[in-house]
Amino acid sequence: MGAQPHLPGPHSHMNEAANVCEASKGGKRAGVKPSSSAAHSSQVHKSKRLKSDLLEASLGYEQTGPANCSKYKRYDEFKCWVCGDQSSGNHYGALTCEACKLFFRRHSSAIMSANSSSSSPTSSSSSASSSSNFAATSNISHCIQRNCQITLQTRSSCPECRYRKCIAVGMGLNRTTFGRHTSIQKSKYNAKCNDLFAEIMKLFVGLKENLANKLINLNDLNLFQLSNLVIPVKVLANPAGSSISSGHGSSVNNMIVNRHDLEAHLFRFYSDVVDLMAPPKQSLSSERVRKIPINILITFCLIFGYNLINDPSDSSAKSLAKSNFNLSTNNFQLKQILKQIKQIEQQFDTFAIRIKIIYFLLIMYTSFSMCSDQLDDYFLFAINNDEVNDIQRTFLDLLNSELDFQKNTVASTRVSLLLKLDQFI
Amino acid sequence: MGAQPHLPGPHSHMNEAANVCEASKGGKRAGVKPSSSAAHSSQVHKSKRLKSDLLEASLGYEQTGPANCSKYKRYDEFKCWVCGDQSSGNHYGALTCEACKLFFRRHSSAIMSANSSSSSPTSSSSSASSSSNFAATSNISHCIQRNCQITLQTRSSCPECRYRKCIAVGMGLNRTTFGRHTSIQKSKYNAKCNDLFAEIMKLFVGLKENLANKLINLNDLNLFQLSNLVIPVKVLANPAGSSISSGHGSSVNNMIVNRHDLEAHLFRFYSDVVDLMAPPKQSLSSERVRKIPINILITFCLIFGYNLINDPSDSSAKSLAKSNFNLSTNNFQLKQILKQIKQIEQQFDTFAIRIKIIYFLLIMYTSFSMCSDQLDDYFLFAINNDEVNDIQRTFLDLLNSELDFQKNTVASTRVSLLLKLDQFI
DNA sequence: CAAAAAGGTCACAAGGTCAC
DNA sequence: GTGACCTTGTGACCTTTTTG
Ligand SMILES: [Zn+2]
Ligand SMILES: [Zn+2]
Ligand SMILES: [Zn+2]
Ligand SMILES: [Zn+2]
Repeated sequence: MGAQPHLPGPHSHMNEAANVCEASKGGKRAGVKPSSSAAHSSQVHKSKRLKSDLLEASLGYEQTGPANCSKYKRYDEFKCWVCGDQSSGNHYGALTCEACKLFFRRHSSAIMSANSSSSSPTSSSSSASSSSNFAATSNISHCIQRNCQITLQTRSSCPECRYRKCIAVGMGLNRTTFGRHTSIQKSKYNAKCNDLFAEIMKLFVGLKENLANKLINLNDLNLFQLSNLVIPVKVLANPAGSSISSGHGSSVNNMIVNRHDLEAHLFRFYSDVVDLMAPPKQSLSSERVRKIPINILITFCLIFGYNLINDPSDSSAKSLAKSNFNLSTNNFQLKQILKQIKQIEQQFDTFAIRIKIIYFLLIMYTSFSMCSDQLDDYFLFAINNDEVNDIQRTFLDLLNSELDFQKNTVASTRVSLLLKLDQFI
Repeated sequence: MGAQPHLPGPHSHMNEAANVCEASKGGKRAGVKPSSSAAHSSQVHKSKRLKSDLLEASLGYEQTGPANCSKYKRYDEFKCWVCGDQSSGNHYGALTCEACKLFFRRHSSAIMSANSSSSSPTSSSSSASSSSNFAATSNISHCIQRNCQITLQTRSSCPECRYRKCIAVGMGLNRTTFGRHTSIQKSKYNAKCNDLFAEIMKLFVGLKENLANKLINLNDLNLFQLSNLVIPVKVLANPAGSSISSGHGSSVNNMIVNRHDLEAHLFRFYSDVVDLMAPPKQSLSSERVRKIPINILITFCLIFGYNLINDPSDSSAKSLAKSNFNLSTNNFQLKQILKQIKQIEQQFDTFAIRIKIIYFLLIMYTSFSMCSDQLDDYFLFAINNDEVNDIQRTFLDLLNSELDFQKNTVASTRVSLLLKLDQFI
């Protein structure tokens, strides 16, 4: 089964492996253009021209093809969202390699059978429980730090963290797809989008795991510190901290994070997004000040279920009480955001994390585009209700297209979502 | 960021939801494209680009109206009767998507070849047998619960139930049609369907009013007549007539109707439906005998809450005791039907009459498609439990889509239902 | 011819296998 | 338990046939 005997003629069975590999590769350089236009011109005919054209085009620049282009590592530009290896396609709702595909199937079915046998009615949402009791239901050793980096080399060392990452990137046994892709999925430049998206995903997953070490216990706060809790206590009109955790399900819990810690952990991602979104001329001077606009922080906490506290030990005058960030006027917006988040979590199971990220990006981007001239302002944006409506309409479009994705076999929505992100580049 | 300015126009800016539709079929019909291509020439700028693009995209999606996503998903308002996807036309006698079309062809031919090889002379009609021994003749794993819901997501998970649903909606390799449709029929499609439905509604309403004059009081029956009560007395295992009215709420009351009267009132509607459903060649010779198959009558009485009594004055030998209609073997089916009726009345309030009509039509249709060669038989069909399950599953799908209809604005379900009727014209 | 459906093709993923 | 490779079902798109 020699992989590279590139004679134009006898390619009866090799064509799938070969041309998928270089089709995705060919998009980078300009060599793909004449072939496609030629195919278009000759499209008027109805004989077998198309097939031969495709073969010719694929063979035209194949010879530079890397030797690692195996039949099962087709998408050399698409990395596995779990381990970063070359992915072999869309498996269970995520671009993964063959190894992670099989890993997820094995352990998902093992967990499902274990859950069904010990059918405890107290189990909460399926994904969360399956993710949480992974070590309990399977016979894998329990991970202690629970935030192992999953790479190509380390993916076999901690199955629990690997499985949790599979869940985090949205894999699910019911998210299977079948059959050939639609033509948009083959468009070459969604590869870049996938990379971008995977990058953002990685940032967020790591961010959330890192933040877990910095959480503050609610009971450790004194009254003065409680008065500095920014969200969601005041927004939700829960003056006492006792009933915070009962507020909004999994979204709003009593994970309290110091503002300084949050800024430190979020800043890398923040500056990356700013670099993506803002024009280079007004790009954030990254090293000047490691501060993040307060409304960005608030939005982040709202979306991802943290409670933000202004660091009491911070002696700077940046206390929220003295700031010009008017919480009351933004109350409506924040409530709207919370409403959207609830809707997300009802409709999407493990996929909610991705939606949240997209939502957050949308809000960030909109804030930048709204007030791009005030980029240096510490309080970045104060959008009005019309603009909130714009965000929500956009976001609802995204929701609908995600629903379409969930019920369709094709990953078209992901492509469109990523295309949407790709505009910022 | 320069990914967009590709010269082959149509890909440039409609990269969100809209291009899911047109990117695949860029060259199909050039009529709708110019508007979009003209719009995004100024799109190179970056400020506010996201917002305007999103708005454009969302608006442009509606303005093209029924411009469909793909050439092969033409009928966006017509769903696949099997899986609910967008259908691509009439395939093998049912509106199906491309996937279900091919699925049915593959498995039908596989089953037929398997049947021909093991030519068992006991096989009755082709469709019924192929439905029953699907798992036996093909190498697909046998389904255990045999009533899987076939949706877009689940259609690939249980081939057996999918195939049985294909049979249930009336698909058949011998039901092929060719050639273009007449423009008159195409233009009048929806109108005719709506008219047809309204006509059926009128028929049913008048029927119920007319029957009210012919009702027999339960107390007026003597013991011999009571023994001729067909349903639901025997079915519900209520040997005495005293507790009939307490049976099933409003559905089963003590409205007792003579069989002759029921036939007289129902025959007009019955022959209309038969003319719709049966091919014209074997259409019922309407004037020969004004009789309706007993199981059709029973089903009608079950659904609409009548008690059927064989006319004691009728001296013909059509007594149920002498007939070959085995009530005990049909007991399960009738109970199932009653269960469905209860469910209908719980879920739908004033809407129940429409649902009941649809259900009745479905059962009638299924009976005809199952045993079309026995159309002249007085006892039309004797469906087995599998086929009852098929009917119920189909009906549950219809219920769900009716729920969608109730909360959505589009009349998609009505259209698809009426298309189902319209295909027999 | 155009339109519509039947039939064909082959990319794609799910699941299995078998060395390790 | 892991993962490279394979088999098989599936489906988007394409081609051919049939009919108005
Ligand atoms: Zn991987
Ligand atoms: Zn770990
Ligand atoms: Zn279908
Ligand atoms: Zn099944």
